[in-house]
Amino acid sequence: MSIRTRFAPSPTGGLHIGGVRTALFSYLYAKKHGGKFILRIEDTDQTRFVAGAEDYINETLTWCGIPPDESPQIGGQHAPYRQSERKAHGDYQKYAEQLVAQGDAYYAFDTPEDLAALRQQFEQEGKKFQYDAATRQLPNLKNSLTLSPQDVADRLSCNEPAVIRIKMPEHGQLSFTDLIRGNISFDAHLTDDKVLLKADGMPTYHLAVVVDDYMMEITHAFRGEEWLPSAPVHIQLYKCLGWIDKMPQFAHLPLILKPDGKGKLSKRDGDKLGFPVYALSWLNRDTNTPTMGFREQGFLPAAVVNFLAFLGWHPDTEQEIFSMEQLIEHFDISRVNKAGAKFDYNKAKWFNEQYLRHTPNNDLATAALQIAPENLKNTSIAYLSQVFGLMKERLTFGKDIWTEGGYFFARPASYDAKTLQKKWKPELTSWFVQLNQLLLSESTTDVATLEALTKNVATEADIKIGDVMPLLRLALTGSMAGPGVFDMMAVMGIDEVVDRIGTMIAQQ
RNA sequence: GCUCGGUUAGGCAAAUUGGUGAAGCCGCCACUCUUUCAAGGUGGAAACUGCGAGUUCGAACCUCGUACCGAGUACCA
Repeated sequence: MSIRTRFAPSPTGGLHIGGVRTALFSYLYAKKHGGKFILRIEDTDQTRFVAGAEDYINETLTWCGIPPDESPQIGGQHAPYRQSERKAHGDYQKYAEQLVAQGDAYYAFDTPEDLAALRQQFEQEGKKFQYDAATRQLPNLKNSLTLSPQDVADRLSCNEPAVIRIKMPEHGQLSFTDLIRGNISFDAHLTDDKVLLKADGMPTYHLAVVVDDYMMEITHAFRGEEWLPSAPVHIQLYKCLGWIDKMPQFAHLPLILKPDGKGKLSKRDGDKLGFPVYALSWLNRDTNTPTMGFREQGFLPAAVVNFLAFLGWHPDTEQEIFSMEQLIEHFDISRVNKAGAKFDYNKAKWFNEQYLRHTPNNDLATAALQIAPENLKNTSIAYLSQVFGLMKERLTFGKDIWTEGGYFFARPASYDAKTLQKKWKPELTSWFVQLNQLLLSESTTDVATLEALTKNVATEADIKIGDVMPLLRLALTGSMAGPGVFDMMAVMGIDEVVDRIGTMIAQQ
């Protein structure tokens, strides 16, 4: 049987990095085994639906380089790929009613208000209300177990709002083998009678995943650890529907934790601590608040993927840098960790630095030019590429070129006072003038030649090169940081260099 | 509260079925390269494997207990 995995996000807003990691692992597993990776949109909650979120999800997958083989856009043999569309086909309704007919589920007419009141009442008595085997027969609950058949029929025929709840077994265990955690079992009567079909006719996640995974012939289901507690509901569903043989193998992925390790990483943590949590930036139209994404922060997609792959997974070698092809080759679900992984933004940046250094200068230049400051939009690709050649080893993000390498695009506004005070002597003025003349007459951009030439002038004037190099650097950049002086001279060009030197000595 | 999951240095984590001084990477410190800053190279500090028992010739790996952290406990996913 061929492997089929799926990523099934809800179109409710920006895509959390944890979701992307789930998608990545699903993709890697499918590709490693020559299978298919499917995108399914779980849009069953109409109250949380957000326009544009589905496009955003597609854009995210594309950017990350984990394209689905089947999706709402691409289509496939197992359409529809949106749950709202399958709902329109009546599939969920059909199976939910089948379960009621079999006695594995029942109608419940309790309104959300009824239940809220009941919960409050229980709470006052120091107890916790749960709709389950122990409570579903309570006389104050209105469901097809407590009401007479006639009453139920009447209520249904006048379209009284009703949900369908699963009837969890009163005895026994529900267990399964998780690909990552091994055997896990639950006391069936302890989990509640989850709603399967909502009053609006939409399925809840529980019914929808089971029906969809079955109909789409999903063989392996990867999801976050937060789903573990509801696994018994799904197992029970597979059993009652007679699909237990087709139940996918589950792998509950470890959570991605806040940097302090207390709790799931949330968008708010990113806002607070200053790092992205979404893959791509997202604009919340209701509140008009934008949230920064990894892409906009300047991350290379390959770096994000590599970083994510290591959040919870580790190869059996010491290799850290993996291309997508290598990840597919080496990924092994049995090597996924059980414990939650704390989000380490420093490590994310380190990955980006590694990838940045291996990206061709020309590509970096092209990308950087698109986000160039207004006054530098006309910078030539050729020049920018050369600048990257000197600068990329000291940058974290490509966009930093405009700030970190600012002196390549504008003359220094000031000179580091400390160095100036220590190194500048009035009698050096004539030496610099002489250097400038020589540079102009030679007009070379060969690094070795520039170096030899400069050192010669110094030797002839009986000046130690170390006394004059810092000043030369200052003239070019204004500060004591940056690439090699002669490398910079070569890139900036003789005329520019001579001008900068002239400007500096004129000010002393 | 209840159910389920987790617990190896500051972070990520390795140690295939119990067997050498508990890998490696990020971060940190130092040295080295360099006329600068990074990068690179070298070295270092840092874990009595949550804690306590037990089984064993031998346990990070097995058993029991205990502590702590997390997730879930919705007509949300």
